[in-house]
Amino acid sequence: MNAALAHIIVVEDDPELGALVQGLLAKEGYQVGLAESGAAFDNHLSTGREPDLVILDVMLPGEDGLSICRRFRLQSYVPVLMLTAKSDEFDRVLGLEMGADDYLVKPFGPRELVARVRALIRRSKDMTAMQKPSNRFVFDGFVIDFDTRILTAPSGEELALTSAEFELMTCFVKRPRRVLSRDIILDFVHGRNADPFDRSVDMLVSRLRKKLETVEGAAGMITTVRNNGYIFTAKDIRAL
Amino acid sequence: MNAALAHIIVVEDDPELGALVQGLLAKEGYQVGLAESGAAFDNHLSTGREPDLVILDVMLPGEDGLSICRRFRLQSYVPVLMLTAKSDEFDRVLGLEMGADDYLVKPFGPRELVARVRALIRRSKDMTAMQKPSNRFVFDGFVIDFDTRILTAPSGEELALTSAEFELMTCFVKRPRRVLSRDIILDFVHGRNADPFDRSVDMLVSRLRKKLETVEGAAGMITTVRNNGYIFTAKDIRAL
DNA sequence: TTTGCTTTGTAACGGTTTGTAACACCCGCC
DNA sequence: GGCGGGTGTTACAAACCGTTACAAAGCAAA
Repeated sequence: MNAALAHIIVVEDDPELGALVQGLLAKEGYQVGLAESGAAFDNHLSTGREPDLVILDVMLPGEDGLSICRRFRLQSYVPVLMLTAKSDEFDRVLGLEMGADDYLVKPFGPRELVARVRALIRRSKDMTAMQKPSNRFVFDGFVIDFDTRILTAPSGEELALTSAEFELMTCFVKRPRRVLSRDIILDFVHGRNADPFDRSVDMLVSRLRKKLETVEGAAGMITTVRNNGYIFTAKDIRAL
Repeated sequence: MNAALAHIIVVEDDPELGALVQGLLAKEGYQVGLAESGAAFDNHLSTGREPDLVILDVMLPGEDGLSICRRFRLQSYVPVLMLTAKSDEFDRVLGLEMGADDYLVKPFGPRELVARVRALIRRSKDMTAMQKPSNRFVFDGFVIDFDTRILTAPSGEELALTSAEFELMTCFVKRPRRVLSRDIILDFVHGRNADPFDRSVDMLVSRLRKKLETVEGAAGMITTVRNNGYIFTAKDIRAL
């Protein structure tokens, strides 16, 4: 994202105010789209391009700005600036609870508007720049998310893995197509060394296999290597 | 900045009007500088101290007020109040687009002037006060506000958390995607160390989970990691 | 192929950890 | 004091996972 190309959607039913805001922001180098209602806003969004900021009037005919803000928050973390006519604390607090990032009381000066818009967009840029690299992998249609500790089957169904099973899965995904001895697996899963007759890894593998096999076409991803250990043979393992 | 010491620059070529304005504002406790032209205004600025407000007459010999305003906007966000003699010719939108924050049509009453000046300076103070770091986070449609200690569900409904539950929630939101041992959680929530058989954290988690689960789609945000503790797995956690 | 030893798969059992209902305690407020 | 909400404790149920036991499979030698 480049500040000079930042995209802003203004949801405002008053054409005069909408045009004014659009003009002010356009002069600052922003690309501004106008929507006169919640429905029009949805249309803008469905065109695919995600805006860098949304400016929402609270008072709108039909669905009000608070409701739009709440709905929007469910699908996006793009910053929202609310415009409110009443200096009423009520709207402000409610707006913040709905997830608005900032608010501006009408009538406002252009200086204020521009300053806030700039601040919000800069902060948002800072945030996205700090996003850490993704922690998810796909293989054979499965998605494993190491952050949320959720394994999703190709069908989209979540597999309920226990802690140890998830650790084992992690171990396999991070070392695919390599023979993993029971020692190494046990060390990875529990940080513990194996007694010569420890069968716990076998049990873990057995239980994980059983859960994977409930999924269509997912059998055989874990192959036994006699006298050596196990090997994870999923195809197309790649980071997301 | 203190209102009693607020500094205002008046750009006005008519000495009589300038003195009048200066007198009115000085009586209100403002410190007022006079400039009779754009060049004099620049001199004032170059002395280093940034004013808290600029009052600009539109009609000036030499460079007019609109032009001065536009130039000034390039270097500062200090509020600008425009003075104009002809109400019909003056396009409010044009003035605002040049970056003025408000305007006043001559002739104006002293009360009006003072009221507008006060409003502009207060608004400006409010804005700079707003710059404080935010204390709110969004995740999966929830909004948590650490100041008001309110957790708002995606539906907009407020969740009634007890103080310990809110502390736990805070602990999770501030350390997402990391396994938190019962020790660490107890320390965060109560500043106390855990006895080996302390189950209070388990109870807290259980109670918080139950409240979260009353919300559609909010189940499973807290995952148990056996032998280790708990992990908060909300998908996108973002500061507001 | 048969035999016998080794390794692996997994059902069953049980110790440990976790979930949670019920109760007890504490503390602020009438 | 009595009351009520919040929080810790206890007790028991459920889940988890290691151990054991035995069956099945692999492999080698006869």
